Amino acid sequence: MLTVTTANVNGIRAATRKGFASWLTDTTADVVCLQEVRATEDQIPDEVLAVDGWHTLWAPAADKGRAGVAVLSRHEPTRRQVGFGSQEFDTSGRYVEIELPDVTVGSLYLPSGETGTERQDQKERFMKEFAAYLIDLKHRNSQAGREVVICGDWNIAHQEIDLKNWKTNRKNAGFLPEEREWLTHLYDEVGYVDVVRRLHGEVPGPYSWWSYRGRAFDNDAGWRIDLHVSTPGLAERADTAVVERADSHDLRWSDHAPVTVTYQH
Amino acid sequence: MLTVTTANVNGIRAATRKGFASWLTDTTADVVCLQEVRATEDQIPDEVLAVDGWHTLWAPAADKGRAGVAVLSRHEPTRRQVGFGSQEFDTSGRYVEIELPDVTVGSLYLPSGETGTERQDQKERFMKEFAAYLIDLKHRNSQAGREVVICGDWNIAHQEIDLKNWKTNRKNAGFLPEEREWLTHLYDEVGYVDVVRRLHGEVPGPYSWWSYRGRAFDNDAGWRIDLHVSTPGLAERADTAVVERADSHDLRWSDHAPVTVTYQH
DNA sequence: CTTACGAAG
DNA sequence: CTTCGTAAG
Repeated sequence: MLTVTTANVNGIRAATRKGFASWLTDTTADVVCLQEVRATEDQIPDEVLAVDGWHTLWAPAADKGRAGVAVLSRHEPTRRQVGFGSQEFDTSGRYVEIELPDVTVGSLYLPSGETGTERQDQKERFMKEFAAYLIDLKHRNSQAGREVVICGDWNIAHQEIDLKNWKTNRKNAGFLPEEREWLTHLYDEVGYVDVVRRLHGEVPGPYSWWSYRGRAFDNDAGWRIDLHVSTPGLAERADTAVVERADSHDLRWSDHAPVTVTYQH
Repeated sequence: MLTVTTANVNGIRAATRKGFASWLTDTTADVVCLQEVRATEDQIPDEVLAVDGWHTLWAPAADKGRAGVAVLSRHEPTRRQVGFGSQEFDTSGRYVEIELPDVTVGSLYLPSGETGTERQDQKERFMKEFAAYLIDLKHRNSQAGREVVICGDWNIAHQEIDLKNWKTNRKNAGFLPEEREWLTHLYDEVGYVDVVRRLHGEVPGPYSWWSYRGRAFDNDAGWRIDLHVSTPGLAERADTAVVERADSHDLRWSDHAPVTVTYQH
């Protein structure tokens, strides 16, 4: 059995001030993928940098205070990788990967983009390069008889059921037709599986991100953009998915909620 | 009787979040001089921008988020003035002045400086120009039979009794020999009076500013830099000076404390 | 609305 | 240590 959690912490220093460290102490997950760490190792609070019982791999962005991903694992990884072989993105704190004995786990923070800007162009360049990487990754692991799961903040809601206000967001970054089609391609043609959607059924939610603006959280005006994207063999083993929507504002340490999946065997 | 308070609010927006508005509601002062407002009128919370029963004069800096002074008066001023006729400093949010029937009140935020830098040069240029203004102001008002008081954050501690750690600050901006001599000149030669010092006696304090760094407030490692500098006739009428050191951290809305003087007649 | 950086105090 | 502006989300 393997339990994997993905959580965009939106600044691990702010999150730690608000209770992230005790969440980490309490979790029963075997692997935790983090995004938007927004700190270098020397800036990360000790209680989470060298957290007892975990092997950690941190990949900060070259650009201070931005992005940054990590993977924490109770078992020692057999391989560690920062980036995915991209000239442009490997120092941008957007991807790390570890190998465990029978599964490869990636932590992804896809650029959020902003419709009609240079940042949206960058997001699309990332999507193109990363899709090629995912195709190769699947082939390599398939030949080795291994499974793969890429967890993280994909910054794309796939279907109308993946965000509360889909009608008003059709022209906004995160729900653009080309972004949605990119995920469709990954699922239907490359053969990856959106694990939480499969477990939850084709009904709205479960959302994992609520903007800090307005009353998005209280109105549950959320988006499901924190995904577990796995190879079919691993997806078959998934039996539970939980989104830790902390209903008490006191328990919230990020604008995203942790998304946890348990894989049997 | 005239009660005048001077208070460096260190950002009126932050101060308002921390209780400045109720301090203003509760004060019995007739005139309140503010410094480091750090906001334009459209950014100032309504509850203090158009506070009931006060005539207000705001002078923001051209440079957003910096400096900014104001005078609030229960009586309608007979004249309002922004700046002191300085090409360099009149749009820097460092001086405003109002005339009441028998007294002129200025609110001053003197540049803080930083030893050995361009900002210290700027402070000294300000001091030079402002001293010339104060000499002229005194003459003009004296001829008109009027009194003058310039309240504000002068950013200079005059004597050793005006700051806790005078020994270690002899080479730091705010306690440099040339700055101290400038005040001495204003008092001994131009003829202005340091009202609070006169009332308090030649004993340490009362401090009105404690750095947010370290434990300055808890250790009372303060500076007396928020002054009432008046003409001798008005100084004669001063009978009480109070520094509102809010001992409960919950009541503190600035790193400076309000300094209030009551003038009789 | 919130994060982090940087300049200023 | 805190303010604010700024960029980013």
